[in-house]
Amino acid sequence: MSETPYTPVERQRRMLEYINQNRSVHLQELALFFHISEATARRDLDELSRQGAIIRTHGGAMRAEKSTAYETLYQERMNQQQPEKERIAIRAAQMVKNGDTVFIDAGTTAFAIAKAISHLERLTIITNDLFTASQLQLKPTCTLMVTGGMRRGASQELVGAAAEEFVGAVHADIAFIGVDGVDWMGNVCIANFDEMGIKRAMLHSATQKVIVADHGKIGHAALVRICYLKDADCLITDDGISTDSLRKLKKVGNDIILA
Amino acid sequence: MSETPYTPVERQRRMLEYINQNRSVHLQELALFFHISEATARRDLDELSRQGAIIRTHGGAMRAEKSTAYETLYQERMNQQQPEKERIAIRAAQMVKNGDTVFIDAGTTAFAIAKAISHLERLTIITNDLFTASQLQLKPTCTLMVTGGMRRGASQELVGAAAEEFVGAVHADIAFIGVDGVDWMGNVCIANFDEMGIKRAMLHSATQKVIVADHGKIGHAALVRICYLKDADCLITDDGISTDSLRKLKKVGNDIILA
DNA sequence: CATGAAAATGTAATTATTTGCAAGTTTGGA
DNA sequence: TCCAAACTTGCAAATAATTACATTTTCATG
Repeated sequence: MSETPYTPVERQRRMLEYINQNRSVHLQELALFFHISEATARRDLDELSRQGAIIRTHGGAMRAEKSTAYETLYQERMNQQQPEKERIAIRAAQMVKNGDTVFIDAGTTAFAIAKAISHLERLTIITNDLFTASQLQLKPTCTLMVTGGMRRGASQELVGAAAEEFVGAVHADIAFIGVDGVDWMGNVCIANFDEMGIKRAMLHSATQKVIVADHGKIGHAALVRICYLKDADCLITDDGISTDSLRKLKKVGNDIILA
Repeated sequence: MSETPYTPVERQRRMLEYINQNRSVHLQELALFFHISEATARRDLDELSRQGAIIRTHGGAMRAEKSTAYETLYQERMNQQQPEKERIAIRAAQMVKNGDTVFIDAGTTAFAIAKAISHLERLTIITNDLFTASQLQLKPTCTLMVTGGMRRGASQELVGAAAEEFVGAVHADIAFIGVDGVDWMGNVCIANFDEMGIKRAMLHSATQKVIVADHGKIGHAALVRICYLKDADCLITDDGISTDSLRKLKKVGNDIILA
């Protein structure tokens, strides 16, 4: 065949479109369509399923079920405004496996991550975000815990001593912390003093510490430093960042991941 | 046949659509339509029936009546019994004054009370209800605290040791506790075991203990007793209750208020 | 430009699931 | 009450998934 072979990721992307257009697919149908072996088709479907993009069935796969109307609205709005957040979330979700305990902090990026891991089994998700706490749909084998604390103004996040104490009393495999700025000195900053304690507490009580920030946040300091970039295991941002910026970040941080 | 056979899951989905379009189906009809044996058709119907999507009959299946099957949404439930709940809430709100600390437990009645006191100043409201926590609008001088804890299934309420510990660590001037039943022996009951701890903790940590229940709940016991009516300072119900019932309640309780 | 490590792919053996068939049993209407 | 149709159960064949492993491709680096 003289057809241009796709890269695995590109092929999976097209596969997802194919599945979303039709309602479901057969494994053989995919193998034939993309000129790959059934083994590879299975691996692709498994990967898409792991990302929660489709639902794997015996003999093929089906389109993923749509979320509730409210959630879809929220998510569409988020996608329109910040498509890179979605990419960051999908990349972040790949770091979580079945059975993990996960800290999800407050904010839209954090909710996107929570959505992206919601297809996993036996998760324990701990959040201080009331929107995530009330809207997230999880598998029956999962547990969702809320930190408690004081609602900050009219926002949807919980802060204060009670929240910090809760987080200090538990331990998570991984923490995802959204921030407002990461400067070239490696200062990881947020714009609000109230949130400092809870974010620090989550970082402290997690084995793996992950900072998430879209490229617009890179290179700017903000009001409060919650940690140094070296203190976190990795930073996930999007590929809107320049090569130069990336080089500078690598000097002050550990693993820098572009989604 | 050159037709591509469906995957089992996809076939079941189409089968469900087929059954929903027609009112009912015969087994042979399905076997013929989907080119499968009657044994497989039976297995598919059994699976759909197990999911509650259809109702199995001798020789086939029929559409499921999904009126009661689906869980009613929070907002929809909010509208049920609205007038009574509204009156109870307004009466309950009269017991709260500026600067009070108030326990609001989970449920629609409790949310109605929260709304009814939201015009007051310098309140501290403590709730284990995620809907109240995220939706309630308060004056800037007020504080809203969330207990934290585990989200019970897909409900909007927090339960468990963490929630109870939080409540045990603070003290409120008044607690409003919604219940599922108050019988003639003075047993104040709820229908769910999980909520027992948090409701008891709120009662324990409050100076004034108020039980709220619309007249439909009066005279019935439920699964768990959280306290005796004598333990509470007052019970607020609506005037749908009979004179006889009121007399019986007064024997086993303290102040009985009709809203 | 060579080269070695990591990733991707295909193949084959093994295991698990699905399917159809046929035995005996139950059901529901005449 | 009787009997044909529908159901249940056990089982073997067909189909798909999983696992292990060999081969190829990709890509950063000396």
